Amino acid sequence: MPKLSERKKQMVEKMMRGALYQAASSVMSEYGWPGLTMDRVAEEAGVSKGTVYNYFKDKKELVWFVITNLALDIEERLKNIIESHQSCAETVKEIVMKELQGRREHGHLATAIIHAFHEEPELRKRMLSSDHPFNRVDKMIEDLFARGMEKGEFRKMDPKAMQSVFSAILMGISRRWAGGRLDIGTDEMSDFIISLLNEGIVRKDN
Amino acid sequence: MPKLSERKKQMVEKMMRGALYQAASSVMSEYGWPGLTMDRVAEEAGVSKGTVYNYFKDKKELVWFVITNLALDIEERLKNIIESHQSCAETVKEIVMKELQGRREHGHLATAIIHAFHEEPELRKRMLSSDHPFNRVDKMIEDLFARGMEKGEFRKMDPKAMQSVFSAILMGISRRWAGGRLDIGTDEMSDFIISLLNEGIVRKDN
Amino acid sequence: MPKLSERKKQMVEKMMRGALYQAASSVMSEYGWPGLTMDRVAEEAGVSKGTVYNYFKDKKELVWFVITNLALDIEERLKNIIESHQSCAETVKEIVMKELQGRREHGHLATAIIHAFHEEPELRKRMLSSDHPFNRVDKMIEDLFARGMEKGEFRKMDPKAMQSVFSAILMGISRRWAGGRLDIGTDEMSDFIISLLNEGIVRKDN
Amino acid sequence: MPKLSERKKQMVEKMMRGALYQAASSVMSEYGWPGLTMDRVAEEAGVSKGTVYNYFKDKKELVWFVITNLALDIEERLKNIIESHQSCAETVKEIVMKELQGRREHGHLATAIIHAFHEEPELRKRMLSSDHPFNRVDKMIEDLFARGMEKGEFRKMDPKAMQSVFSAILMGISRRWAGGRLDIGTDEMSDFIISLLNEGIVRKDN
DNA sequence: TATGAATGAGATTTCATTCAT
DNA sequence: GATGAATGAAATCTCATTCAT
Repeated sequence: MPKLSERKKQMVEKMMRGALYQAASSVMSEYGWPGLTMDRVAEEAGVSKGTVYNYFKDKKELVWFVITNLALDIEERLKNIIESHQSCAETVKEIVMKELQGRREHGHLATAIIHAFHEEPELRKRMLSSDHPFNRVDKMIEDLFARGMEKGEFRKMDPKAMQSVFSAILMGISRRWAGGRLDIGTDEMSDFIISLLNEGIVRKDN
Repeated sequence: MPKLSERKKQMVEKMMRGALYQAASSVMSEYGWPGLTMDRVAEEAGVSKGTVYNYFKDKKELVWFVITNLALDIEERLKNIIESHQSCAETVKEIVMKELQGRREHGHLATAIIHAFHEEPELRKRMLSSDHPFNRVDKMIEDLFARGMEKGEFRKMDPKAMQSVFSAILMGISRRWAGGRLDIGTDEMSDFIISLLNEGIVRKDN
Repeated sequence: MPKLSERKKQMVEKMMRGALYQAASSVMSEYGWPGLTMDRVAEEAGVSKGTVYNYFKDKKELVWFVITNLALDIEERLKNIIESHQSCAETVKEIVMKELQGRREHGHLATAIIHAFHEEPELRKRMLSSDHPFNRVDKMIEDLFARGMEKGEFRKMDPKAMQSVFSAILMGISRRWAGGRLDIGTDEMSDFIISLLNEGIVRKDN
Repeated sequence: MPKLSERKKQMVEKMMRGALYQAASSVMSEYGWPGLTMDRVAEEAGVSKGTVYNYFKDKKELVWFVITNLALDIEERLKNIIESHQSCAETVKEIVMKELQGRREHGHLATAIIHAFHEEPELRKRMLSSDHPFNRVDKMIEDLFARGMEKGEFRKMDPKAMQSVFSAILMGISRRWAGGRLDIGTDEMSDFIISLLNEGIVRKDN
């Protein structure tokens, strides 16, 4: 029965790629993007360098997998937040709080990924394909704003522009924390961003 | 008259450093931060590798010079804008328009510099010193918001937080353009950001 | 049985380091200390440059290994000589003969090592640690003289001073041979040194 | 009258070479042999690098000049000592004291020169030519021992062998001092060497 | 003749990738 | 499939030497 062994093989493969994802993330967090060497990943994962190459054709493949997985994590978190709220305004509020919190904790990782992305033209090109998780994350946020407008919670505007600005804020603040250039607390910053968005994008009835 | 030759020498030195700055910027724009090799800079500038080392002690020095010069350019632009307006709100408006425009043109460079900054601990340390042009730029924006509050143009808030968010927006949008992930025009984006800020931070009298 | 493969690996490692030691010695003999480049060592050993770095972290490590091995060789020879004699005077005699012979054959190497030692502050520091083979060699000779004094074979003197002079003679003569500046035979030179140690140079009238 | 300007030119040349000798010695003392760069010599001498090349064809020429001059200094010192004594034994005694003293003070310089000499095969070859000051120094010492034998002050032996050993001792002890491996004082060491030469090390019972 | 900017060969070191076992 | 030793391209930096001014 070849199917069983086939399934088993696939499972092993999946687990191995997962383990290597963990290892690569960990190395990136600790050493940053330029410190992400195949040796370190292999050692962190407890396998040999050759093994890494058995599961990933080259370094780019590995990095791509890491980026994608990270985006999937974010996508998952977002989905949960979105599904558990009725009000779009409330949803945005919670995204700000949770994401700022989460990214502050993994600041270096996010930064490292940005580096990777900007560094490798090939990665950049692949990222532009519309069904990448990163793009889906962007789309989810865009849709959230669009929905808010339809429901009358937000005033009319270009949802794509709004999403870009929103993401820029989250990313920029995270990076400032990671770089030690900002000593405002997470809560204060959340409150501030939310108040900015509220009084800026919420329609005022009177 | 030794002064003449002395001045001449200094001019030559200045021109050479300027040329190397141009070359390094150009290489960074094209190849990104990790593609910034001394060989490429030398070739782009049309001199030999050794010559680069005659003007910059090592790679860090060169990168530092590039970063600083870029920041000086920005500082200069900002100062001009600030000095030519009475209203803080108007000033902010023009900063958004001009900076988005300017950074859009040098998008890759800005991104590359961010990488350099996050990558080299030594650069990071030097950058945190408060009188670096980059910090002065931040300070100028922070002061602008503070002044706006005093004058009653803006509502009360933490000017430091506001500056962080403002800079994050400009930087993030520039990066999206540079990465080809945003196809909204400069004018539209300016307008959107300004409207967001206006209705968000401007005090409403009634 | 993992031990087998482990042992095999260690053997391979040992052999490779041995081969690189041979190669480095050979290069040093031919080109002197500053001619000891990693490229030459790799080529002489018939491996690639990268391989050398797989076995020695950097050049200093390699040089250190070479120095230490040479010193171990000398230590071994000395120990054998010392153990096989009763009389200290006889021991000294044989050391002179054997060492002059041995060093004459590896003259350039010894010289090159002296250079390495004087040139690299780090090597110097490590060498001053008291349990390095080179220091043990010095100590063995010092002890030999001290023992000779206790037994009444030698007259009283500072054994450390005596060892320094003794080593200086052996080293200096080797260097002269290596430099082609001395055309006296090994046997004659041995005899002369021994007679000098025995009687001094001043004629005693009686 | 071309002769005058000719003489003047030669004087300038001589002074310049002398100044460069001083500069090179000074640099060698401070930085050791591998630190002897043309830049440092030029700066120490207060002239430009190009000027150094106007007086010395290349680095080897400069080093050769330095070595030769140093040997001339030693030759001068030796000649003075030899001429001012009747007894050969006394002369040897004073040479030991003076040379140990002098070399201890310029220990690093002597060491550096040894490096230079062993490093450059060409220098080595030129040094073997019999009328080099270094060889004349050796010859003077050899003659001193030969004369001592004729006069009956020293017992019969090969004067060349004796000179080799004598020089080896002086050089070896200097090097040990320079390397920080010997903490016996100059006077004690002089006394010890002289007593060794006088009587040897073996105890004579009678 | 003096200068010193420019040169480029050459040294050390890193690390992605291959391949024999 | 796993291993990890071997590889060599590529990067940074030094410094003897040349040559236009």
